[in-house]
Amino acid sequence: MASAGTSRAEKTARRLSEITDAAAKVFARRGYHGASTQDIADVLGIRQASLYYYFDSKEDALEAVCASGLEDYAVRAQRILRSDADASTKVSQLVHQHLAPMAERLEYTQVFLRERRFLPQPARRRIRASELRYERIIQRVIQQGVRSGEFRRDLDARMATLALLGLGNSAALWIAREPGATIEGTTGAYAEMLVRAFRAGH
Amino acid sequence: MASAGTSRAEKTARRLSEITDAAAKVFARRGYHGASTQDIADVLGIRQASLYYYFDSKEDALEAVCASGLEDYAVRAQRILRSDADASTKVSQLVHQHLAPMAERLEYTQVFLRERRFLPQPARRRIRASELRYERIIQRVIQQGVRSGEFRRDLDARMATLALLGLGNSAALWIAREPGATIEGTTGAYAEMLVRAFRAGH
DNA sequence: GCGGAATTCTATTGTGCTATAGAATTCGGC
DNA sequence: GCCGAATTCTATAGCACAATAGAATTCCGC
Repeated sequence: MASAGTSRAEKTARRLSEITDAAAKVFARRGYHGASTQDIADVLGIRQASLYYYFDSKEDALEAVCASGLEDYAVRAQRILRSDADASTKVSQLVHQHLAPMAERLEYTQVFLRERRFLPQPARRRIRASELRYERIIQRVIQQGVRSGEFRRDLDARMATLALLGLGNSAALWIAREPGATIEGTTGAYAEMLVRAFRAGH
Repeated sequence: MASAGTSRAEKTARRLSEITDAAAKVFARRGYHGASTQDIADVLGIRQASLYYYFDSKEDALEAVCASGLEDYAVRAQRILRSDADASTKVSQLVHQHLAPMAERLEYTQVFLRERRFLPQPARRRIRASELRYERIIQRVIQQGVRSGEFRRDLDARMATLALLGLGNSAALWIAREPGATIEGTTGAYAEMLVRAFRAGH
């Protein structure tokens, strides 16, 4: 049984992520302001005050969820940007890696999308900075495609970036209630649409 | 000065819409649960309790804002569906009429998109029904395009509908903070992208 | 300019929420 | 099996909020 470690530090980290999971779940369902710290405690089966051992405030918990929701997006996008695939492939990969986390971590994505605006200014700036890094990488992929002639010359890169993100993010908001939909199906359909939308007409 | 009427009923109606405007503004900025009835009263310069002359509850005010935010979408979409333009033109028109209200009534749209889920069940069902009517009309426009051969045969109409709505709605969430963007520019760019995404390759 | 309806006000009730303080308990590492 | 750190607990302070009751005021229509 040489599974996950059980050292002091590891156990602590694992417990912290359980707490954060619970916060994500509750914030996703009821919204940040609609959720009480009591609700989070109920999910965990502990007392409300015990949460304050992990977070200094409810706002801190929200930042943890939002930051975790954004984790790795920029890094993985960077890897795609640097690869030598053509622009259409890169766009498909971007869509894929954008939607993939929604399978297991949908609540984090939803909280990030809907509740980040309630963060206090400093936290909001931190999150926004990380978000912008991600957006700029996507934009550069699209600019590559335009410059290489693979995408339409009149394609506005900023607009295309917002379209890719807007489309991808919209999936997080309906995928749970759309009966037949799967992540893979949606990824394929959206990637196809975006590539056709961007590609030079012919 | 034969402008707007000043009859009793008209004045009452106008005041009610001022109250609703204030609620929309406050709900949009702070979120439904983050907004207090005091905040709404402050915008209007009246006392918090006075709001209850117009609404029985805070939830009632939210329903009024959401319902108003949805107003006319289905009717105008129906008009486009019934027209004899080709499918691409209809899609452009749908995008146009979807984004146009965001110029003057952005807060209503934002509240509808973000806060409708906090409505109590009966109100939520009413709003959702109206929403579904709109979605089905869009879907029928796309199906027309597929059947006529103007759109790709393998285009999933439901997916395309969700893409159009998701893309259109996403604009409501960034347009206020995107410096150079205009409604017209966004409408044009998004309509172009969607038509290219839907149209049969050639 | 009077009557009555429409509108706003004052005052208050009860509830729920975040956060703090400090005590009690659990548990891993030696 | 003991020590100390990690974790959870009890108890409570203090504030903000939605909503109600009923009085006071404003204002349209005649």
